[in-house]
Amino acid sequence: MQYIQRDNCVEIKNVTDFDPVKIFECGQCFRWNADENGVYLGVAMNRAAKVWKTDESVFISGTLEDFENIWRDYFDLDRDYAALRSSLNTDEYIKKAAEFSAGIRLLRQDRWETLCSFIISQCNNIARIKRIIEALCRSFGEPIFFEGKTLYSFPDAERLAGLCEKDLEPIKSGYRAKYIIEAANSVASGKTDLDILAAGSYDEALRTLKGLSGVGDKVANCVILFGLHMMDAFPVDVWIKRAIGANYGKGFDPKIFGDAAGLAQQYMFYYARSQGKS
DNA sequence: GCTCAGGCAGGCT
DNA sequence: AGCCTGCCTGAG
Repeated sequence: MQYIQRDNCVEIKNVTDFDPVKIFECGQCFRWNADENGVYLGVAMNRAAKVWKTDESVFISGTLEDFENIWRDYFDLDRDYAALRSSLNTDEYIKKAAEFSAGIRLLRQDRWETLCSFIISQCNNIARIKRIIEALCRSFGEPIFFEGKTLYSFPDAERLAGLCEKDLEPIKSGYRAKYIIEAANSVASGKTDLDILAAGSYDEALRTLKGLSGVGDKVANCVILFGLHMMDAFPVDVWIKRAIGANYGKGFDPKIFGDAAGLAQQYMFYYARSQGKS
């Protein structure tokens, strides 16, 4: 990978496995949206940015400093996804899913944002998940002025701690409101320390996260994979359940995918959903 | 009206 | 362990 400063953006050359559409639409994040030209605008890590791709390069708006301090890590640019992808060749289905989904990377997202977002995701469709999260940010986040628009950061746990369910009524998160507040209280007080969990073991993280109400196996594994960035987490939702049923059967164990199990899950999810939606 | 959408908790067997 | 039901809200 090489990168150079351009006008108001950084150009990344020679980057493999970076497809903005797949990265942002594979279900791991909720705050990036494409305009009519396929340019993605999003807010992450308290910053707004645009991301787009040409045949040659990937472009990320902003300064070289932001690229090196924020986006390089956020987009996990120092990991060789092409190598991981080609290691997923143990059966025909995962080979096909990996090939179809080439270009996905697992974002290194803010831990609290990931926990809160996936609590909201439960039993909800993606459009509504996004709507609720935007309303949450608009109501409680900090404004970010970007190219004439006002965007909002994701509110930190301290900001939401101490709220009551009524305070969250405007965002229409329904019965999830009490889960959001409980999680915010737990994180803000330090009772749940996501940084410590990230440095510890998968089992410890799973046990601790599931101790929060509104966090079960699926949400906890999403947080571990997308927020704590442990690649062996393997969230099982309805799509993955269907894919497993159709291709592996009852004794399925994600360990067959080795260290790249979490990436395999994203490939399967993206592939299964693209088949199912059409 | 009805069912379903990227689950979870609580209560049951 | 596994099965059931209710849960906020909105789209089809």
